[in-house]
Amino acid sequence: MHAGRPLHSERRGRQSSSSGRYTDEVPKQPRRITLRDIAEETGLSAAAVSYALRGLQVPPETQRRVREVADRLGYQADPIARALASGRTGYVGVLCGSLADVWQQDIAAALGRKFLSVGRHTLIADASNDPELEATLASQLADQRVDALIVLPVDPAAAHWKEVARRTVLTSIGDGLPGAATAAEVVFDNGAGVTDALHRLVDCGHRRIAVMTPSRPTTPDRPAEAIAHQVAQSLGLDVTLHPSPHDLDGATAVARTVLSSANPPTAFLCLADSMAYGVYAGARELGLDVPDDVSVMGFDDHPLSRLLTPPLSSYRWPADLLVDLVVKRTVKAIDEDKLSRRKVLAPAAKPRGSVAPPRTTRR
Amino acid sequence: MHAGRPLHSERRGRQSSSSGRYTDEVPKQPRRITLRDIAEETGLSAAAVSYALRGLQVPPETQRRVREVADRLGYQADPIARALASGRTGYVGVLCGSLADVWQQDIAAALGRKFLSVGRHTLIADASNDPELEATLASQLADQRVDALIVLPVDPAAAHWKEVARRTVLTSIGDGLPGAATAAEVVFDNGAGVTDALHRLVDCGHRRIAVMTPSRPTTPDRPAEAIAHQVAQSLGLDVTLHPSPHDLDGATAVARTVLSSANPPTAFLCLADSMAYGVYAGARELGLDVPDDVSVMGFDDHPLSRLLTPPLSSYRWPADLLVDLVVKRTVKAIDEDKLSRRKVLAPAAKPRGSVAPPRTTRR
DNA sequence: GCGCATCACTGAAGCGCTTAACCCAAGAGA
DNA sequence: TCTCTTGGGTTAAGCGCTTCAGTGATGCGC
Repeated sequence: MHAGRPLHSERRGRQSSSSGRYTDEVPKQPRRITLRDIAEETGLSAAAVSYALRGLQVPPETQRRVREVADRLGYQADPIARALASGRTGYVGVLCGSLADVWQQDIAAALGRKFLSVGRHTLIADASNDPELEATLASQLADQRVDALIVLPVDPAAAHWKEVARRTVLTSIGDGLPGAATAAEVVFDNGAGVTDALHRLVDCGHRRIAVMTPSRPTTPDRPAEAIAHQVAQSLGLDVTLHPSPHDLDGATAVARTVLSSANPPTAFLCLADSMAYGVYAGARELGLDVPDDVSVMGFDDHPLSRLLTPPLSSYRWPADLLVDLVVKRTVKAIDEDKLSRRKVLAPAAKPRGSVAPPRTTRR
Repeated sequence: MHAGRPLHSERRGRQSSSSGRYTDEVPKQPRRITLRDIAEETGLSAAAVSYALRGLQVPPETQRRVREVADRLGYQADPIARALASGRTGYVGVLCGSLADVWQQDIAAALGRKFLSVGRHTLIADASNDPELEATLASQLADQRVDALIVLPVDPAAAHWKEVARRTVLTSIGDGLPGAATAAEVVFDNGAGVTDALHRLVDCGHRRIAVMTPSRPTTPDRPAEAIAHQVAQSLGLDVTLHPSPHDLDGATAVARTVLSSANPPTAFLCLADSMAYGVYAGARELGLDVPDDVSVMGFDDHPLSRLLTPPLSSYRWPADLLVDLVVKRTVKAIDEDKLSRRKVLAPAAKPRGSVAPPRTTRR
């Protein structure tokens, strides 16, 4: 490459006008405008241009001149080269526990929009509820040199988070990552939600309650599950935990199984609305009525949940606030190297028609 | 930088053992393993290692040796440096017309998974149904040096696609991009769907039909809308077009307005299920029954659509096939520079309970 | 036994940018 | 008047990889 086309010397030859090029080949890619082009045009050095464009080393007049030329030439800094030189890519990874979850889809989309508005692109990955895939993806994203990684963890207790936090700015949503040096954590007070939900169900007369959770049996120490157990104990309830995927078919299958078991629960508490949808579908398949035969409560309060018949009782997190906080704190960690304190969001109950007293005739 | 720390010469000094470093500062980032490290370890040149790791210039034994050392050292090629050197980033952009659309969310997620399985990361962007934002994002993604851009266009007729296609491999989903040299197009036969839908509604007795479309008034020449007009003409129908956002609140507002107009339609044909959800909500607000007071048909057949009461009539596209095709053809275009022919997908009607004859009492 | 093609690999240039270090002229302070 | 700054630059190194153009050793045909 160092002979065939004497790149620099050639370019040096004045303007970017179609000078002494092997002209008859049409350049499909119009050749990128580089710093050097602007440097030539303005008579400055490339470094000066680089500084000027970034507003450093502020000689206002020169800055204006450079910017003007840059605009005229349609200059766009090459993010790749910039990343290599500066060590920051401008990318933020978003690792979702399960993108089959409508709520996580919304959050991912909102994060994407918000980060874009501060000049950063997002790389979205989906762990599909699989802790191992999650580990792989996390390390893969870190290898991609993302400036930060936002994670909605499948397994918050996993060992690798510590390592990931060492490699990049790490922010968690939903659950905290104990032991890892996270830059920010915006976590849900799932405990409060679960407690409230179980009490409501109990007050309504339910005793046998199925809890659908995204967790694998290997992570029984997640806050939500642990608290479900505690509350169940203290109230003397018959609570069973059922790991479930977030997609409709998967959740429906779980619900179907649970509902057709020997002594089925009279109520479902789903740790994600997506799973509750599965309960609706499963119940319908079996000819059971919601809420008369089976009550359902969800978590996340996705907009579509209130569209169902009956509208789904759920718990809403302030999604806008959440996204705002996450982006703001993450950016702060990237730019100023400042970590933030953990922020806990409280759930707002949205009781709706999907909960009713259990039919006494049924058992 | 060229004085303080004589990078190369220092590294050259044998092993990567903690040689003569300013030791007492703990290296938080454990220093990346580079090609050079492997080169030293194996006694080869960096170039040789580069070739070996990529399976080029195949001396099987050396290759094994190199790979072994690489594994042991936990080498991971720096994608940024690779991108800068080779000119391909390994990123694929996905530009969605509107991520408020549940179906597009699913497609985006599926594309992400699929591309990941072939070693490429996706940058997802959301045009929020805004043609101008779409143009901005398209060019921004191209600037990011994505190897390819997958687009679910808001405005397929926009002029900038031609330019974008010149800059990167461009694939479109849904609508084709007339005039642009796309690498692949997987388009929907919306015409067939719309025609079929209108006929069904007519057969059912409907004459005043509202069509909800994602388009802005500025793009009246989209296939679907054009055909809606044609069919309406030929059947002598009273068809009105209503641009609508995909999010529930936005679509609900549109539906509410339409439904409370002087001479409301008896049926809605929505070019996306997400919009149909809005009709359900709007109708409910006004105390109207679906389907007795107003019939609704959707497009895309999102899984949740069959969960509604009544289940939404819709048209399904083979999403898996779609994603497969798009990824396969895009990768082919990137790697082998081969363009593919346009592929047209036919819709499969999924008639369900949301369509019924108009109530004759109402007018 | 000699020329020639392979093989296996090396050296160096280059991707387009950032950044540390240096440098010169002009204004300020003494 | 002379030194000290400071503003406004410049130079060059370097990011970690790819890739082109060699280059000695082999292997081979005849």
